[in-house]
Amino acid sequence: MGAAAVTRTDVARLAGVSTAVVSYVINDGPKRVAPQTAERVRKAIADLRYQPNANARALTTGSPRLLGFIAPDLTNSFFAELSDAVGLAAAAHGFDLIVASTGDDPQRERSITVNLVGRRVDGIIAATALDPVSLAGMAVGSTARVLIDDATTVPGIASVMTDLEEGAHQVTRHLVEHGHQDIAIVTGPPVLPQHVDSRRLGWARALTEAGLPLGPVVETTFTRQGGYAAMRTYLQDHPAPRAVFAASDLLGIGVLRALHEAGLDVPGDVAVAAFDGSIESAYSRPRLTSLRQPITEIARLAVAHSLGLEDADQAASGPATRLRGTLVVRESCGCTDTAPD
Amino acid sequence: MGAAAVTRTDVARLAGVSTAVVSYVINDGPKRVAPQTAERVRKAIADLRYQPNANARALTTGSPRLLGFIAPDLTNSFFAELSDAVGLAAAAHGFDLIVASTGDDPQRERSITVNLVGRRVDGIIAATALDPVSLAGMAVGSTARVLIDDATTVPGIASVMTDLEEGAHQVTRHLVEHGHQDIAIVTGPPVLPQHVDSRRLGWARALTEAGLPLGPVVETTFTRQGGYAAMRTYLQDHPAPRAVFAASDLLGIGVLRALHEAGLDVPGDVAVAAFDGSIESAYSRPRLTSLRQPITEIARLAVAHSLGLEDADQAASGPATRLRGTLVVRESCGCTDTAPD
DNA sequence: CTGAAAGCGCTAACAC
DNA sequence: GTGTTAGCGCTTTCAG
Repeated sequence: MGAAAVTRTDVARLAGVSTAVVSYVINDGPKRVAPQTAERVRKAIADLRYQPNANARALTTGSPRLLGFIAPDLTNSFFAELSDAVGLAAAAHGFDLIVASTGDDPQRERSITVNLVGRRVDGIIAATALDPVSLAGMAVGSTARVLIDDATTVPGIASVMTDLEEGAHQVTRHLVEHGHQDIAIVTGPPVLPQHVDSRRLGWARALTEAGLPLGPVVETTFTRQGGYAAMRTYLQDHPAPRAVFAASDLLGIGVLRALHEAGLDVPGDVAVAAFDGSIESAYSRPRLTSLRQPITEIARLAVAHSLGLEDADQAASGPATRLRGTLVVRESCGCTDTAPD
Repeated sequence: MGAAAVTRTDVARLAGVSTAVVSYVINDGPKRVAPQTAERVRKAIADLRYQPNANARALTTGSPRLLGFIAPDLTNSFFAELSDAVGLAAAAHGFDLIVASTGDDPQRERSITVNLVGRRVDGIIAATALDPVSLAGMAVGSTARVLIDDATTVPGIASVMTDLEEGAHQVTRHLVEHGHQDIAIVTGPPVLPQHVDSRRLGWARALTEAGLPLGPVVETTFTRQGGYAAMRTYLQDHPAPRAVFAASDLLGIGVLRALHEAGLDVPGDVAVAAFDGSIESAYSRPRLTSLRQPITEIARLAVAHSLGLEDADQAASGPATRLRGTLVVRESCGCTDTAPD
C-alpha cells in the first residue's frame, strides 16, 4: 500500500497534464515546461507522495544508475575502506553501489559478475583478481570493468591501483636506511598461479640496489591470523630477522603479535613496516609504519573511469593507472613517531 | 555491443518457440516445458550468450531482488563485518545488497532511504538510528525495514539486535568479579537526543547490583580516536580508574593506547573490557576481552525478516528481537587468555 | 509549450 | 505443452 502504488499517470491526472510533462519536470528536460505548469506538477507529486520507479526508468534508459563492487572479503579493513570510498565516489555522481564479497572463491566471483551484468549495472569495480581467461570468457558484454587491486594488467580491462612495486620499494628502502641488513618479507600467496607478487619485487629491488642479500621470504594468507601463525612458525626454526616488511597491515599486525609473544621488542629487536596504511595500523602497538595506499583517489578514478567520464586530470593516463603511495612513518620501524593520526 | 543487445525474442526465434516458453524454462515455471524443448531453449541461450535483463524483470514482478543496507560508516570494523554478514545472508536467498554509508548525517540517511524506496528494494536494513519522526514521515510506502543497531524500539519498525543492556551487564559483572570497585565507562554520544544508552544502563545496573558506586562516565565519539582522546584527557585531571568498560572495540582500542602512553599497565594497573568482539579486538595489545555480538545471526534474521520469511526459529519473537551476546575473555581484563582466536 | 503513442524486456494470464 | 498478448512505469520522438 501507500507510495508504492502511485504512478506517473496519477500525478499527471491530478496536475491536469500528460505523463510526458511530468517526466519533463522530474528530469528537468528534455523539453522546457512553463513555470506554473511545473509548479502544479510538483505540488501533485508532493501531495501524492509520488516516488518514481527506478526500475522502470532503468529499463527504459538502459542504465540503472548502479555500480557493482566486488572484493574478496569486506571484513578485511583495507577492502572495507575501499568499499566505503567507492560507495562515496559513486554517490557523488548519484549512483548507488552493490557490494559483494567472494570469499576468494573464483566460482562465486564469476556468478556475482554474471549477476551484475544481468542487472545491466553501469560498471563493475573489482578488487579481486579473476584470471584473464574466465574474465574474457564471460558474457560481460559491454559492461565497463575496472580492476583496483593486485592484478597484473589484463588486456582490455582497465585498472587503477597503487603502484605496489614502487610502494614496497619505498618501504623497504626506509628499512634499509635504518641500517638493517637482514630484511625479511611476509607476504600473501600469489593471487594467481602465473602471477608475480609486485610487493615482493619491490622489496627485492630495494635490497639489491642496496647491495644487500635477499632476506627470508615467508608466505601465508593475507590475514592477521596468517601473519601471526607464519611468523610464529618461522621463529621456531630460525633466528629473528633484524627487520620485516609485511605486505599488508593485517599481516603486519599478526607479525607484531608473534614477535611480542616471542619476547622480541619492536622496533628494538626487530623493526617492522607494513603496507596499506589503514586506520588500524595507526592504533597497533607499536604503531605501524606503513605505506598508505591512496584509497580515495583510487576510488574516485575507478568510478570516473567506469562511468566513462574521462576525468580531466587522468585523460592521458591510459587503461592502467598506477598511483603512488605515501610512506607513513610511525614507531614500528624505529623512527620517532611523526604521523599525525 | 555484445550480450547487452540480445533479448528474449532472439532466443525464442533461435529456439523456434515463443517468448513465454523461454520464460518458463528460465524461471522453471510457472508452466512445465517438454524436456527437449527446454533443451533447445537452453542451447539457444548459451549460443547467444543471452543474459536476462534484471531491470525488466524487476519492473514486471515488482521486485528487483535487492536489499539495501545503511550504516554510519563502513570504515568501522563492526559495521564492515555487519555489512559483510548481511550481504552473505542476502546472497543465500539470491538477493544482492546495495550498501550505503551516511557518515552519521541524518540528511544523507534520509536521501539514501528515499532513493532505495525509489528502487523498490525488497527491504532496507539499517544500522543507523534515524529519529522516529522522520522515519515515520518518509514516503517509504510498504518497503520493509529492519533496524539492527543502537535503536530504541520505533513503533511499527522491526528490529533485531544484540541485547545491549544485557551485554554491558555481562561485561561489567565480569569486571566486578575480578574484584574491581572503581569501574569507569567510556561510551559514545547518545544516538538520538531522547535516547538512552543501553550499554550505560547495563553497566550501571551491574555496579548497583554489586553494591558498588557508579564509576566515572566519559563520553566521546565512537571511534579509536575518540576513545584515545577522551581517555587521555580524563587521565590528565583524574586518577586512573581501576577498570574501564569501553562501549565498543574501537573505543577500547583507543583507551588501550591512552593507557599505554600514560605508562599504565593493562590489566595490571587498569583492567579493560570492551564491546562488539570484532576481529580487531583479538589482535590488540593486550588482547581485548570483549562482548561478541552475534553478527551472523543478526544478519540472518534481519534478512529473513525483511524478506518476509518468517524464520521458523523466530516465528514468535515479535518485531523487536533481542539476541544475547557472548563474553569473550582474553587478556585485558586480567584473566588468562582463553579465547581461541 | 503540451500531448499521444511507441517502445524498453519480461511475466503471466488466458487461449488453444 | 505452447503461443498470444496485455501490461509493468517510464522516456522520448513526433505532432500539434
